[in-house]
Amino acid sequence: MNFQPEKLEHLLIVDDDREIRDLMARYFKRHGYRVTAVEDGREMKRALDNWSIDLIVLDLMLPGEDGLTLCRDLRARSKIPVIMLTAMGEEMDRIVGLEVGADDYLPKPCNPRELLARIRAVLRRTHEPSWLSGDQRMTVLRFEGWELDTRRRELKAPDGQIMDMSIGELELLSVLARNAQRVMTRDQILDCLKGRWMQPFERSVDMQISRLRKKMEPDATSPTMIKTVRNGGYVFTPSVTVE
Amino acid sequence: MNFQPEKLEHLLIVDDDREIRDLMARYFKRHGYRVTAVEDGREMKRALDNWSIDLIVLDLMLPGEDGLTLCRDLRARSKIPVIMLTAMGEEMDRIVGLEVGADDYLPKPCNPRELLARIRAVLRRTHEPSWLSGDQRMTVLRFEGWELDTRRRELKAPDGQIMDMSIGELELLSVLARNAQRVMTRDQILDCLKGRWMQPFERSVDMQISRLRKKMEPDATSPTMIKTVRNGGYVFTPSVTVE
DNA sequence: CTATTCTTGTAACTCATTGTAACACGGTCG
DNA sequence: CGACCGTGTTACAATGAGTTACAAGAATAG
Repeated sequence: MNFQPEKLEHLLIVDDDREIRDLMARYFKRHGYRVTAVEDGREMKRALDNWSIDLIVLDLMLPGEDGLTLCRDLRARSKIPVIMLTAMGEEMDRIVGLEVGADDYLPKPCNPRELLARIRAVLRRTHEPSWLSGDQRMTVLRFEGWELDTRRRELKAPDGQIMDMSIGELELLSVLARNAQRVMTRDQILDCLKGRWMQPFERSVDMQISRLRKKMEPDATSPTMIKTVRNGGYVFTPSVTVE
Repeated sequence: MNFQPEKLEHLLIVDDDREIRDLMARYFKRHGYRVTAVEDGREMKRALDNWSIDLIVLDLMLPGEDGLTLCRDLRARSKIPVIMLTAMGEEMDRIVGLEVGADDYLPKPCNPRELLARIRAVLRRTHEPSWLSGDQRMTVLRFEGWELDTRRRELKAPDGQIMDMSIGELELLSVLARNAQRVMTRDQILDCLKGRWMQPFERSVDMQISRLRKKMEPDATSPTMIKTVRNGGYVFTPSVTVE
């Protein structure tokens, strides 16, 4: 449900080829989008801090940090949809691209019209309130008095105490929080953590869940926030989650 | 009507080539999905009427009604995500496919692994957190002082105590409460629980009912809320039910 | 560069849930 | 009154989940 006033969707293009960048920017502007075009990962990050971006078109080959890495990092802390472009038409790259969390993939050179169609398809599915896709806001997740700062990697308890967490616990909690109220299978959880976490087999999720609960749930026998669904997976059920 | 999150995601494959169909079905089943495979549009519609489908893999070339038309019709009345497959590698077809409302497109023959990755990607962005779009009303059921929160999976007794319940008991109670004052056969109950519960044979309902009553009915010999109808099934008869 | 500590995958064990069978109870119909 | 049928209940086994323990690997300190 979207209560926002009509607004232009803001695309961020990341590509080192200036010509292509400008071409795409003009094309999408003509089709009613707000567009920002930058040339590398550093500028991308700056843009994300300054704007509320709705979708990123990301070239795989970039000077400095490469597209795959950028995409993975991005996915770790926000749900902003990403469409990857690459000159290498290898099948493996496509798969890796998708597994790293991209929402779609296109080989270069690509027809702007097709890219536009895919952008629309992705946006149609992605439309979510800005507090999810928002840059700054996504780094801090709040629920029932808890505060998870994914950038500083800190978890603050309701009593203000800052807890010591391992990367794994933190990532898992962030995935759960981002999918609150939804039953997630172990498989889905692993899927979300792919790249941020070695991906072994399903029982390690149980383990990590157990470790998380030990830190967060006062009464281990009846968890309040992280519930188990037999044969299903886990649900994160804080009373309120926002921002 | 079903408002609860599905445990297994249910894929519907529509392809006229029996071999491919079976191959895909097996592959996805192995990866934890529930799969139904049919060969044309007619069967597809029947399947949609009988099951709660989460995603459709749709071949463009079909006997009878063609994939594009089916997809457009589908999109007109539901949001079920669709991934289109086609043997013709024409670029135009890809674009048309996306414009017609498909969520993704893949040329045939396609690598099952890639298809799986795309299915996951689409499902990931399709399943929005249910508290955003979902019907808030149905999540908390109230009756005679009891409160059943299906989302948080908790049952609160009239005295305010939160009871410890297994998922099975909870699901059963939720089905009963949603059909209050109506006699439900064991068959119907099992039907409602399909997918959310192992679906064995009818006596397990009796068992679960018994376990439920033990928790909810103060006097086991004369149940107040869950009544038995001989040769009929069970009725849930709270004095007042509010959603 | 090595030692120590922290993290996390894996296995083994325990506990909880639930399907299934067996039996008990009670009403119904001949 | 007695055999039968449907339901309630007890008991048990199978499966899944929680947890403890440990070892391998990564990170950190010295």
